[in-house]
Amino acid sequence: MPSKPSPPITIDAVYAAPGYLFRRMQQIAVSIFMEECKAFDLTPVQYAALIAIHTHPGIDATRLSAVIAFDRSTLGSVIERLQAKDFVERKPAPEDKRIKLLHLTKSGAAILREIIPAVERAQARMLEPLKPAERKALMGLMAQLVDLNNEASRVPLRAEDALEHLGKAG
Amino acid sequence: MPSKPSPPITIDAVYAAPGYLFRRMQQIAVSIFMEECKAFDLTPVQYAALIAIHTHPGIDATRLSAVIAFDRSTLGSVIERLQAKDFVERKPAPEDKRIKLLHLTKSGAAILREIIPAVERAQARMLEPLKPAERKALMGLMAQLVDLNNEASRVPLRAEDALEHLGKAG
DNA sequence: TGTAGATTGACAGCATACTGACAATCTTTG
DNA sequence: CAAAGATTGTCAGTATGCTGTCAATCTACA
Repeated sequence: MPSKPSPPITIDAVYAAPGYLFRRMQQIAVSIFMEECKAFDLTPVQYAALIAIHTHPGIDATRLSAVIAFDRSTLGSVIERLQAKDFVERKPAPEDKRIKLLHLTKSGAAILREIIPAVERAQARMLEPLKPAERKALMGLMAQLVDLNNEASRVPLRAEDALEHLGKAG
Repeated sequence: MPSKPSPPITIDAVYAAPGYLFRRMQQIAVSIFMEECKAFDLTPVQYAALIAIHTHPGIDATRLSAVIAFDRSTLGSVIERLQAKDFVERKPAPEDKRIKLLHLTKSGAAILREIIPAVERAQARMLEPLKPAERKALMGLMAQLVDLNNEASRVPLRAEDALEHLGKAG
């Protein structure tokens, strides 16, 4: 019996592949974000870091990397840049000399409040070409897929587990 | 009448946002690709470039950047690395001294044939957590969204337009 | 208690991604 | 034909994103 035919080696196969569509959409999403938020000079990652620090004041860098699913190595330089802009401050933890605790500065909290509407606009624009029902369906499937694939990429801790030490409500 | 309530400033809002889900899924997709293809030492972008050059032999760098939706500036170094591995060669175009034409070497064509099964496995793994009908729905929505958002990110030419000068069948 | 192992932040090194600029070259137009 | 404008590849600069390593420090166990 004949073996399964091997797929053709053409760029068209790439265009329909999940990996290509995810890369392209990420590219588009960043582009839209930067456009809507250009007045604030904040990247998507810097924004995520600010939000996470706002939600969990006094978090350390390792836990922050888990919370926003961001590489621990790169996070150092991200925090450095946020520190240089005076949006974040790093204080050594008294009970553990290795750890540096992260807090928003007044400026950091302020810019966060100001940028939110622009971010909302950006998020809406990404899905705008779809019909409302399709947006809902896509977001549902993406949330499901990301959750079920969570182990696939190197994130040391799940967000919830990372926060067990912080006495937080909700 | 009351104004629309402003959204809460918490990290949970980020987790449900399109931008976060796209970034996270891209992260996961690259991770799966690298895992399945680690024997070949090729990145997703390098793979896309090889496929595109295979489909369009003699393409130049600017058109290649349009075909794989990849930044023109970065593409130079990508090609350099492919050249260093002896997968691609660059020849000056006789009728236009600015242009360098791209071709696969024998090694390049060979590794492309060999890596295809691994790439297929990677692509399948990305969607594996979903049910078949859900995979189809997600890919349909993603293809639609990427297509309709195509103008949103800086890709100088649409792929089809970029290829008008190449006498190609199909 | 003392030491093996784990954790933390920092760093080196590589590979995307993007903006903006530039000289060399080609094309268009007066 | 000459000048204006467009195109091409390249570079500098910034910001992710990843692997791997390291010293300082903390924890757990013998």
